Formats: sequence, C-alpha cells, structure tokens
Amino acid sequence: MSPAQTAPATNRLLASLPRNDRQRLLAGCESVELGFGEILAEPNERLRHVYFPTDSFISLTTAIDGRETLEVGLVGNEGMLGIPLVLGMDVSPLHAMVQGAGPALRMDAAPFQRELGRCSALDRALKRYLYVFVCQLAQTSVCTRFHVVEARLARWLLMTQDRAHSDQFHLTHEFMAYMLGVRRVGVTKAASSLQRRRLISYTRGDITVLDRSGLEAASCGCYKTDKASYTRLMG
Amino acid sequence: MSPAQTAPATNRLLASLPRNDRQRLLAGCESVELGFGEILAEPNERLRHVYFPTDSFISLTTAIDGRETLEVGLVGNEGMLGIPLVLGMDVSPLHAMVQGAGPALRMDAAPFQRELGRCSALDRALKRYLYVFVCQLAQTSVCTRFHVVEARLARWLLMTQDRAHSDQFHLTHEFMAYMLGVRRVGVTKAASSLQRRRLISYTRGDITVLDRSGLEAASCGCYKTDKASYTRLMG
DNA sequence: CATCATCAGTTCGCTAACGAACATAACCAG
DNA sequence: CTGGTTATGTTCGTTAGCGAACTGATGATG
Repeated sequence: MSPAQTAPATNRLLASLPRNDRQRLLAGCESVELGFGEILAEPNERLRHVYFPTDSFISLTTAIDGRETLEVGLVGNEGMLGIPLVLGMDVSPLHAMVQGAGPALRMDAAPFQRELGRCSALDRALKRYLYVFVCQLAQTSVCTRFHVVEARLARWLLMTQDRAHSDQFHLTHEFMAYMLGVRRVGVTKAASSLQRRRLISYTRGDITVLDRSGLEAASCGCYKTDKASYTRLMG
Repeated sequence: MSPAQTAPATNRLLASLPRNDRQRLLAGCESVELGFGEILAEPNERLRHVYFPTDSFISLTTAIDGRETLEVGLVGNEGMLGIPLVLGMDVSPLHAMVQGAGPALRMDAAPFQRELGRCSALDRALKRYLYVFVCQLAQTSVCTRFHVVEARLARWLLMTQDRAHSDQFHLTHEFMAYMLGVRRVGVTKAASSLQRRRLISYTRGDITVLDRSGLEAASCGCYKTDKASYTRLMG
C-alpha cells in the first residue's frame, strides 16, 4: 500500500483569486503547522485569525447539553476557517478542532477584514464558499436525521479522504463517534461491516480506503449531493 | 379565549434601518398577501423576489430521497426570505412554503441587489441576520439528532408562536410531522402529552398555547439558545 | 340529512441505536 | 518480559421511533 495521491499544498480558495490579490493576501499570511486536536475556535469566543488549510483540515462541531456533539462542517484546502468574519462578525458560533494535522496559512482577523473590504474578488469567493457551506449544513441536518450510521460513516470517510488527499489517515472509532454523534460501539459495528465488505481496512486508528466507489455506493446520496453543489458553485 | 397579542404589522429587519434607507426600500416593495401552503422558492430554482414578512411566516425545508423532509429554518417578521441574494447567489437551496398566511412586503431580486450594493446599513443588517440564521441552523441539526420528539415539538410550537404573534394558530399534526421529520403518529403522541399537561390545547388543527413558560420547560434548551443568540445579535 | 373528507387516537410487530459493562488485542514504556 | 494504556470487539437489556393498518370523531358539502 503506497501513500496514494499527493497533496497539492495550496489553498484552492486563495488559488482562485487573481494574481495580484492573491499575492497581497499571501503576504499578509504566515505559515503555521496545525497539530491534531488543536482547538482553533470555541463557541462565543473571538476569532483572532482566519486559517486557509493547505494540507490540513479542520472539523467544525456543535455541542449540546454538555455531552452530545455533532460535526456540522469540515474545512480543508477548499475553504477557510473564520466564516463569521465574512459577515462582519468576530465571534465563532462553533468549535473548530484540527482533525488532519498539517500546514495552513494564517492571517490575523483585522488585516483580513481590511482585505475583504478592499478586494472584491476575495469577498465574492468567500460569499460563494459560505453559500456552499450553508447548503452542506442543511444537507447534513437531514442526513443526520434520516440515514443509518453505516451510510453516514461511509459519507464521512469520503469527505475526510477528500480533504486528506490520501487514501489513508489516522482516526479512531472513538473520534468518529464524536463527529457523527453516536456511540463508539455504533462506529465499531458500522466500520467492521465496511471492512467485511472490503471497502476499507483499519487497525488501531490507521484507516485505509480500499474501494472508493464501493464506499460511495455504501454511503447515502448526501455525499454526491454535497460534491455536486460544490463543483457547480465553486467550479 | 381572546385572540391574544396583537401583531405589529411591520418587518423588524426593515424597521431597524435608518429612516432614509427604509423609505427607499419600502418604495421598491409591493404589499402581497401570502396564502397558506404557497410555495415561494424551490431548491435549485431562481429566486425572483425577496420577501419581508410583516404578519406572515415562512418555513424553510430540505427534502431528501424524495420522501423525508425536515424544517431547517423559519422566517417571520424578524427576517427575510431570500438570503442567498445577500451572498450574491440567485438560486435557492431550500424549499420555502408559507406556514402562516398573512401580509408581506415583496421586492424583485434585481432592485434588491442594487439596494444591497448601495445601502450599507441594509447589507450589514442582512449579514447579521444570516449569521444568526446559520447559528440556528447548526443548533437545529444537533437538536434534531439528540432530542426527543416531545421536546422538539414544544420548541417548534414556541418558535411558531413567536412568529404568529398570537397564542393560537392553525396547523395539523400531519403538517408538524412534516416539519419535524417524524411520523404523524409521533406528533399525535407528543401533542396529546403536552395537552394532558395543560400546556397546549387543540382540536382539528386549532392549536392554543395555554402555558407558555410550561412549554418552555417542556422544550429542550435549544429554544432558549436560539432566542439568546437572536437577541444578543439583533437586539 | 347523508356523505365524504379530514383530523386525531390507538394498536402491533419491528429495528436502529442506546447505556453499561466486560473481553480481547496491540502497542508502549520501563 | 511485564504491566499499563489504548483501540477494538461483543453482549445484554432497554427505548424511541418506525411502517402499516384500523377506528372514531368532527366538519364541510351536496
């Protein structure tokens, strides 16, 4: 098993901007290395930075009643962490935690907001991204309500694989349970079923996607729906 | 039983704008009467108008697999239908259906977008509203995942009452089941429990809230969370 | 007034997921 | 190699909600 696809270590949102704008933005960014489990935002706290993942990705979750948790969004190199700033708000409504360790570009909130006001290409791109984000959030709500754990897990693995730019990554059942808002036992059951079906394999947190199209078939339609809305809108 | 609270027949979003801006906007609006069940937007179709409910309210839903449905947002006189236009997109990702019949102000999409570009107070107000909307959408996801039908129904009744500006309104179990994404039977069970507890009463779709604070206690914390984020951000 | 449609209540068997607890198994550090 | 920690597997009894079907009641309509 080779480490599969290589990651383009750029942020696609930034890459889509006109050269001048992009370079000015990059000049205002610093490169940082995000570590697994690092908390980048907490609900009702100020957002001090925005992050453009290049080869890392970040999980957005909501907690409730102290115990229960659910992932409501995932930010990889197709996006940005810090969406509220696009709306002129500097407080995060969500938890943001690093799920895939790796490099990202970081910019302070204040200069970022100045750039937003100045650079209409950036503003347009981020509005578009926010729109897609909201679509996917709505989709996730319904999915979470109606689809069984195995299908939801399959979808989640595909979304993760997309952002990891690799067919293998390290995540435990415990962690996935947290993201999907189910018991660890529920993930174990679903995952071992997917493994029996030779769609994935794993040992002690090392997950490999063996059969991507099989996994798509095992997932609910929500994965394809999300992907379609992304490509339609972000090209 | 008196018809309870009287409705302020204004749209609060518009009311919050500076006099000049407000009057220019109102000049561009026409008054319309929305009928129950009327469809104002369909997924992947163009938004031809925005609506500012004055004494009506609108349900935003997502469907999945053709059958299953879930309400993901509710727009009353505190808001506006047509949020994608704020992001420069003219396609609705959601179904929008009139849940509470009554008057609203309507504006064509094109002049609305011109106003958005011109009037920064409007732009700011709508961004703020969108932010609140996203917060509530995330909250709804988790709520839908973790809370039992009876608590979710209680929450939903409170949200509806807020937008109906009255302690009574007309909606069948069937309809509520559709909004909550559960079977009609599930709503019947939950509603009759709330009725036994003297929190509400109903016959053939005529619902009366008898004990609002009791209903708040019966609901999950999500109602208060939503309300808090609304008042904190929109004043 | 008779009929029909709508709305609400109830039942039955079933399933996905739950909470709790315990059982392996792999890896890690001393 | 040993004991501790982490990751996964399994079991047991319970529960909320499901699909399907049927019953009763209230209003509206002809």
